[in-house]
Amino acid sequence: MLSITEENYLKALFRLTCEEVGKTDAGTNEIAAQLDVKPATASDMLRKLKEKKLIEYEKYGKSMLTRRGKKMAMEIVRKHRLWETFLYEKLGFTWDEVHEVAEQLEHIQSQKLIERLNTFLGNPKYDPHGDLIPQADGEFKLIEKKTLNDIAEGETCLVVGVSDNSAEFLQYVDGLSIAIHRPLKVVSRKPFDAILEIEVKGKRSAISARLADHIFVSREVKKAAKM
Amino acid sequence: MLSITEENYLKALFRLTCEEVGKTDAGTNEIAAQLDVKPATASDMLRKLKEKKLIEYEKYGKSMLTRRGKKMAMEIVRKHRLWETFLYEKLGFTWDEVHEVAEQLEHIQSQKLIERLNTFLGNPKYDPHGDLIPQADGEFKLIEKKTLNDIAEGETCLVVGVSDNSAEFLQYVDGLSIAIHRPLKVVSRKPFDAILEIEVKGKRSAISARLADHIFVSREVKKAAKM
DNA sequence: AAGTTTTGTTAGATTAGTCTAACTTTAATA
DNA sequence: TATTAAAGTTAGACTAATCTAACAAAACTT
Ligand SMILES: [Mn+2]
Ligand SMILES: [Mn+2]
Ligand SMILES: [Mn+2]
Ligand SMILES: [Mn+2]
Repeated sequence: MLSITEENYLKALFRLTCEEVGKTDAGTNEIAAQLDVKPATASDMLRKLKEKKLIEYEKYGKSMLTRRGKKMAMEIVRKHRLWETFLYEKLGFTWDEVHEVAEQLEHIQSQKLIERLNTFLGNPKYDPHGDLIPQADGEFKLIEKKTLNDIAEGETCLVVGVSDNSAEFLQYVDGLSIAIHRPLKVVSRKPFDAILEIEVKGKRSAISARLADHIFVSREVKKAAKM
Repeated sequence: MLSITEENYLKALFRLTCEEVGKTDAGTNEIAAQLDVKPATASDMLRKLKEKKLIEYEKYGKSMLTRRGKKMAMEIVRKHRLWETFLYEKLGFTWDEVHEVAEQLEHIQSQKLIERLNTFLGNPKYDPHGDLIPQADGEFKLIEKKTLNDIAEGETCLVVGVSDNSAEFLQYVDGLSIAIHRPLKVVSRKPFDAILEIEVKGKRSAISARLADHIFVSREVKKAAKM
């Protein structure tokens, strides 16, 4: 069984490669930064994970997950996102509060627990941030997401996620009434100033193009769900 | 903040003293046995916990929790038992399955999580083994429990707990239809052979006095709960 | 191509938690 | 009381995970 630390390295590598479009491997410094450790520390661990055949890695080279490593990484991400969903749906945590606690819960070892939790939550497809939850069979397809900057003036789209999960960011967009699965209209654009005027739940706000780039949307507005 | 290991030492000491009638302190070997480590290891940690003012301890002496140590130990026990209740009530785990997973979950650090979980479970008083759940304010009174051996022939009592939480024991008593909050009748006793004949849910079985000693009961059968 | 910057590794030290083996103190017993 | 047994501690070693400092390789830049 893997240590919590080893699990965190696999997860970091998963996020840096499998969840990043057009990226198949990651460098040592990058991995170290993701985990908030020094490159020397990561270098050591990468050698160890290669021994365990969880990653492919050669001295001075880039790292990538093996099939086995990817499977294990995905299980951790699955647990993380199922717990986030639990905290949000069942315990009334807010968008920005779930991640920190899920970082701990994702390391609980019990196959049965995670299967039961999944059933209890009704086999959810997405977590509260709109991120896809990997399925038990290892099914996981990365959807390339459009950002708010891809939406034309006057169009209405649906918020499906964000690329910044910091509490500050989440609280800020919350203040603009932006939330997952909520329609959002791009009222106007000021290209010269790189500012968008948006409308959510009848409330108008101005946001920068930089911020808009962190908001993932789908073009079609979903029909209202049946009762 | 305490490490998981430190938390486990506090919990072990709590179980050996505060939850054991007529016992106010515990020896180093005893504590080591409870945690499945060598006495040398425990000895080291006890010195460390004394430094942190979590226990009272002098070289070659017995250990006991300080007020602060007891408060922290109780919080861990509270978390353990709330998680056991969650697994049992919400995820359909069986009596004997909950403990192992709760040993992990009890170390998750989040005040908010445990408060919300408590509310979600309806502020339960007892865990699935019939053990009292310490309350958030530190309220916890040890109830001296009667065992099945205290019940006279022909009397019916209510099962309220067990003193052996091993999976083997729990599965065995499960097979006799014995469960928490279920009425149990002592049909007859064979004092010479130290065997009791009991009846639960219309099913008769014979059990040894040794086993009966591990089954806690209350004398009065509770009235059927209202719908 | 040479020099410089960035990236990555190695060596050596540190901390927490564990062990074994040897030793010391306290308790029990003859 | 003297001896033995049980309980507890100390010393020294080990592992995992981290760091800093020094070094090496690879990648840019001029
Ligand atoms: Mn998260
Ligand atoms: Mn998420
Ligand atoms: Mn338990
Ligand atoms: Mn219990």
